[in-house]
Amino acid sequence: MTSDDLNFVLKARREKHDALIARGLSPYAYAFARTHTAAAAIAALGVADEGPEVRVAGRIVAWRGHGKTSFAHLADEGGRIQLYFRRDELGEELFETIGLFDIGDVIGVTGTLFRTKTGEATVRVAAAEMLAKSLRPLPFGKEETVDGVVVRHSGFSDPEQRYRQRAADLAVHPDVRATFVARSRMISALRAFLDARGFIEVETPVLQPLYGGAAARPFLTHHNALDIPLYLRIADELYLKRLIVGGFDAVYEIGHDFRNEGVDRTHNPEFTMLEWYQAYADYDDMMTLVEQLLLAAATAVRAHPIVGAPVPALVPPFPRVAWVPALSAALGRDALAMSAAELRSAAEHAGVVHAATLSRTKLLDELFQAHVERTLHDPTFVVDYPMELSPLAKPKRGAPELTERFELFAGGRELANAFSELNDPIDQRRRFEAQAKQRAAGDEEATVVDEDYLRAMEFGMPPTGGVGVGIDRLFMYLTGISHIRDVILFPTMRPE
RNA sequence: GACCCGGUAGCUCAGCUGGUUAGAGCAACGGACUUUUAAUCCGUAGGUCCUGGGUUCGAUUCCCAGCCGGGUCACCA
Repeated sequence: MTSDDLNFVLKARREKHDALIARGLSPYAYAFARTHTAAAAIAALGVADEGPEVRVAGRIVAWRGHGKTSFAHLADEGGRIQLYFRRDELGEELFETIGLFDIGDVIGVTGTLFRTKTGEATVRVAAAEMLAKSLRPLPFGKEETVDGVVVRHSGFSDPEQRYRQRAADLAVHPDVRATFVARSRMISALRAFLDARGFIEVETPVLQPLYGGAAARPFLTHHNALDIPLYLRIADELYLKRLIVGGFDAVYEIGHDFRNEGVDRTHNPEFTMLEWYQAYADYDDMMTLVEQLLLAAATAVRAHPIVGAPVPALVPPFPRVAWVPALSAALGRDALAMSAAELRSAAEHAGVVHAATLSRTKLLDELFQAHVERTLHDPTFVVDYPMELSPLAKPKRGAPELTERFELFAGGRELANAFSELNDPIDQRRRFEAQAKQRAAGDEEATVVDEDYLRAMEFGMPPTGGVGVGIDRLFMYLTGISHIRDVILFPTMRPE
């Protein structure tokens, strides 16, 4: 941006920036040794009227000048504290310097704590220095506290600008920062939970020559030196199971998956997935583990209250609903015995779009979504999915047309997907080939035959339970936040 | 993808059935003010009315197209 483009607001700040330099002061400092955060300084005053000297730093968020004195509020990550500037305390020169301060500037101050006659803990500033001059005004609103509730006026509320300029959104909205702190604590709790049970965290490729482990359209890129296409992973699954073959008995990964699909309030093209695999365990073991993990996540979120709905009470064991009986009950007849034509007619009746073009497999899935999934509000395990929907899951003991698979639903959304992992390489090859056939028939989301994965499984893969948990959605469920963009720091946006 | 709504000052918004110079609050600038807290008071300045066409004597306003966004619904094992 050239100076010609600067409007009057930016110009005024640039002039103050230059004036600081003219006074021999740097607008951009290297460091500032704080003794207290704002919250710690307020705590240090306690109930007393006078307190110790403190050095605090942060962003000026409010300024009230009164001629030879000024009040301001300084905000840091965790709180805010009032500052009181007096000309007779600061001296002529320093008092003139603080006239060059603007709302939005990052400053550091030294002074003793006292309580004003309205009762607010305040720093009586003895020295102040500029740490970073703000050349562009942040969209601060004004705040007042009415009956203990903070009311904002003229704030920054345009959702588009808030997502596009997240730095500004975070800078002026402590509650948005608090949301992301809670998210971070939840993820830390998930790690602690798995670490405590002997899992090790691993990293597997994001760039993959074949994609698999889920049904989704991938992002495609190209490696120049190797001159090969590479896909951004849609799931971690197949690499993590290679590690089980390799002798790791319990592994997990937290990372981004990428799916080249629509953007809406529950879908972002890149999202955070937790997957874990445990040797010698089956899907029943995984259900127990998922219940415990959710409790740990809920406890962590509850410990960091944010603006949102209360964390739901989670009371294991969660109910279990069998896939086929649930769908059959909804349809009034045995779903698996129905012909494709009958399923199609039922799907059309249920309002499924493009029912005419869907495979039998897809029709079953659509009907289940339409009739069963959306009715599940409290955490519920849906168990024993049909074989044809689950190419990576072991057949169910005693019912080989089904698989030992479950999905966890809560709040009408899928939170987790898990199997007794298929470890029979001959069966796995058959399943891949069936998928390849569907793919050839036009199902873009059907998976491909992964020979390298089959080779790994042929070495011998122990029986294994595996789970994938959508982290964004889990956090949304626990906090009652309804838009995925509000739980992702930098959601995918169309460029400006 | 469908439908609905929106885009006006740095921010939040008003602007009537088309009419002369597009307004307010906050922020900014100048002034007054040594315990204020949405500080107050006086004054000043600040605009590609999203973009491009069209209708009209005249368009921020009406029409068409486009861009960007929000909401709802659908889709996304």
